Amino acid sequence: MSKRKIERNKEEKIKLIYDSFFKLILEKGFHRASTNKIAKKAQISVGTIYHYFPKGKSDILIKYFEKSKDMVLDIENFKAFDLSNIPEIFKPFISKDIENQRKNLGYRIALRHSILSHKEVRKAFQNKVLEICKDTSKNLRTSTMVFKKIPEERLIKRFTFIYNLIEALIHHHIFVMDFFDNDEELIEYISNLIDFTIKFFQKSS
Amino acid sequence: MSKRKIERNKEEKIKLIYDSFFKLILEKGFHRASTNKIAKKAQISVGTIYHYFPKGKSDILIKYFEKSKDMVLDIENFKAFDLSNIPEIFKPFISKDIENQRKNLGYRIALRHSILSHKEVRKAFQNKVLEICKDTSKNLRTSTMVFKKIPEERLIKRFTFIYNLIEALIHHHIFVMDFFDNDEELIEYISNLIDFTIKFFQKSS
Amino acid sequence: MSKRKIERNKEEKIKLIYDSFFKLILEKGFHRASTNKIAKKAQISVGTIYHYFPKGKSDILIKYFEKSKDMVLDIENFKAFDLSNIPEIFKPFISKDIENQRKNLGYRIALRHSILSHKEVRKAFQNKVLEICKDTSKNLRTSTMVFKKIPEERLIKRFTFIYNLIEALIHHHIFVMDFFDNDEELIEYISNLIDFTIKFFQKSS
Amino acid sequence: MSKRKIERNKEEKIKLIYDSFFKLILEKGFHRASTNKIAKKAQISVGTIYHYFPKGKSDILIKYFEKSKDMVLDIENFKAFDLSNIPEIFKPFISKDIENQRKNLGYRIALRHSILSHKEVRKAFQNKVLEICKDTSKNLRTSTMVFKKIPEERLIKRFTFIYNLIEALIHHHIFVMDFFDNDEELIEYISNLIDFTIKFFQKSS
DNA sequence: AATGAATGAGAATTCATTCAT
DNA sequence: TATGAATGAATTCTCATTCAT
Repeated sequence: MSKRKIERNKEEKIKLIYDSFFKLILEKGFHRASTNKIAKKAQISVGTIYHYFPKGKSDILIKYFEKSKDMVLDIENFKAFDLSNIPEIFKPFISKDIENQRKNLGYRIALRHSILSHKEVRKAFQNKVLEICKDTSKNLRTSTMVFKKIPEERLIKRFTFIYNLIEALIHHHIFVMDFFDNDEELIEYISNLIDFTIKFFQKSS
Repeated sequence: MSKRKIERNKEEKIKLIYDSFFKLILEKGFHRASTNKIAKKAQISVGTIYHYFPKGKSDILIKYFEKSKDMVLDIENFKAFDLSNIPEIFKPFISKDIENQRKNLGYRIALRHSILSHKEVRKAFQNKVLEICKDTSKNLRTSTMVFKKIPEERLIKRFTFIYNLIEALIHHHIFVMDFFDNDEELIEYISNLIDFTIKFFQKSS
Repeated sequence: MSKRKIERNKEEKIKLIYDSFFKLILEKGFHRASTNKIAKKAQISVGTIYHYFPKGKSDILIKYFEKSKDMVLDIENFKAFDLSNIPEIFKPFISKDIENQRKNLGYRIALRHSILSHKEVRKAFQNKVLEICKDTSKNLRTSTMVFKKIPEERLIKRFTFIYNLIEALIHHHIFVMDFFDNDEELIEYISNLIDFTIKFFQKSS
Repeated sequence: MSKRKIERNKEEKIKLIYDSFFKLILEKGFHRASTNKIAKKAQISVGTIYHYFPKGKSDILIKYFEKSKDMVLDIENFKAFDLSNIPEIFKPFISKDIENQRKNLGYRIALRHSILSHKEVRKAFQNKVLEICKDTSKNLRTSTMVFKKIPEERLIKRFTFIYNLIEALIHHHIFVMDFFDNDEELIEYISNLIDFTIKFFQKSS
């Protein structure tokens, strides 16, 4: 087999493991998704799982989490940011987050479980959010006037808060509450909530 | 066979089981809190746990959850409700919820885990919130003019949304985010968020 | 309470225990009929079961077995015995045994289980059958000419064999095979089988 | 963690599990043969048992039962079948069944227990007997004139009955009754019983 | 006589993980 | 790389039995 073929095979197997794990969680619940069952579902051997993920289950989640692009912000959207158009600016991001959370529900459940159980995962999650918000903030401060005026530290902190807010609300809405009749209303509400939040901080600082 | 000492105090034992379970979760994490460990920690036999909670761990959680008064709303606070004083009206409730979530962190972690894992717990949680909000709504509609004007159905639904919102935000803040420097600021933010939310609904309906 | 009332109460409780035990076996299988479940089903306490049956489950079976009149032979039927009317003579007994085995299926299952598991029960069963056949044989030898001619030992042994044969075949037919379309055919077959058996022994001795 | 030695020999291990299970039953009785004890006796880990028999004890029995050749009929014996030689024709089969039941007593006890406890095992037993009798009947109807004349349905049904009869009588005799002084007499009796039975059916149809 | 809380050994089962092939 | 047999600690749960009230 050529190197490239092996490489592709490897990627396929890893994807298979991810998919089987998250499907299993949706089907039987997190606590019943064992490495053995993942292997069975993926039609590979347990050995293979441990080959790619030496620490087992937690490794699967953490590696998926690390490579996941689910949560990345698209900077372009924010370049036109202005105190008057906050809801409109945030809508694309909210909309994408809803879509992602729905599509990857198994993964999200696993992530929440691990955040509750493992300090390291909780820290990793917090760091990733911080990282994303830092990058975005720095980037925006070089490209966009409005952001340049805000001290970097503060910008990052607030971005982080808003980011967490969106994540938490969407998760709770999708998984627990189901209040709004359709996604448009949910998006409308959250985007306005962010508008409110930013202005609330504006005032209080 | 070894001698057995039998002590009898139903209520105490049940409390002991609750406490040991939730302490164990705080100490070692949810997934390491097994029935055997609970028994050991509580210095009782496993049999006793299954005597009171035939379905094991999930039963402990569900029974605690059902009898818990943690989440009840104090109606008196809301009697002076008025569109101009929303933040002030909600502050005592928010404050108490923060306190409760902190005090019973082990239980809250168990609850969140179970909501993620077991459909029935999720449903039970949704129903309890609904129940509380129904009671409060009905009660307020008999005692307070402002609420009488709002159709019952709508009042309940919005109360439920706000209730969920508060719960989810406080949990996420305490457990994951830790953004505000002190509880006062958190209370200030959430109470204003509710003000915003109520007015947002006002407009959109 | 008067002594008689207590006595009656006692009998009622014991009957309740028997019934619950055998019902439980039919409903959930022998291995799932525990003393705790019997108590629950009978709506009495485990303590009460151990009060009347100090050795627990096995005691229940053995005491029921000992007092049971299920298996007794009605001597009157056999007084007209004659080599020419064997099938007719045995039919009432076969018929009654079928009825009994059907009615007390839970008990019969328990009995078979214990015969397979416990040497003592097996011996007790063998002894009971022997006892019954001894009594009947002796009795018949005093009252009926045909039997007087057969040496006592031999009569007992053959009676025992026939008795076992009937028991085993009826049990197997009811519980495992279900070959004949109705009880009449089954009775016809077994009664002729006995006729054959007796004559087979006649020849070979 | 302790060192682990891994030995690989699938078939041997499976045989080891069968043997240990059935030996344990003979030694301590069916109800005391637990999966843990089987593992200990077989000097393997419990995990291995569940690796090969995911449903535990009942799986061991059922899988052994399904692959067992204990009960198969040797067709050759029956080709010379004729109403005048029935006892002689059946003797080899009866003799072999006695031998098998004695040799595999532990397994037979387990089988009887399971027939009493689990509807599925009872059904599986009935089906296996039916299967064997079907095969034999069909086969004999192509090769032997006498059988060709009997309608297939009826032949199968009667074969099944006789098969069950032999099984039940031998089991009861070996395990409960012990009437005949030696196997020859038992074989003599049963073979004549079959002769009687076949002729009984002949008449009644 | 009756209760039922309490026991703890032990049964069934699962799971993460290892390692020879 | 990949397999899957093998492990055994750990977990869940059951059961017969005791005993203070």
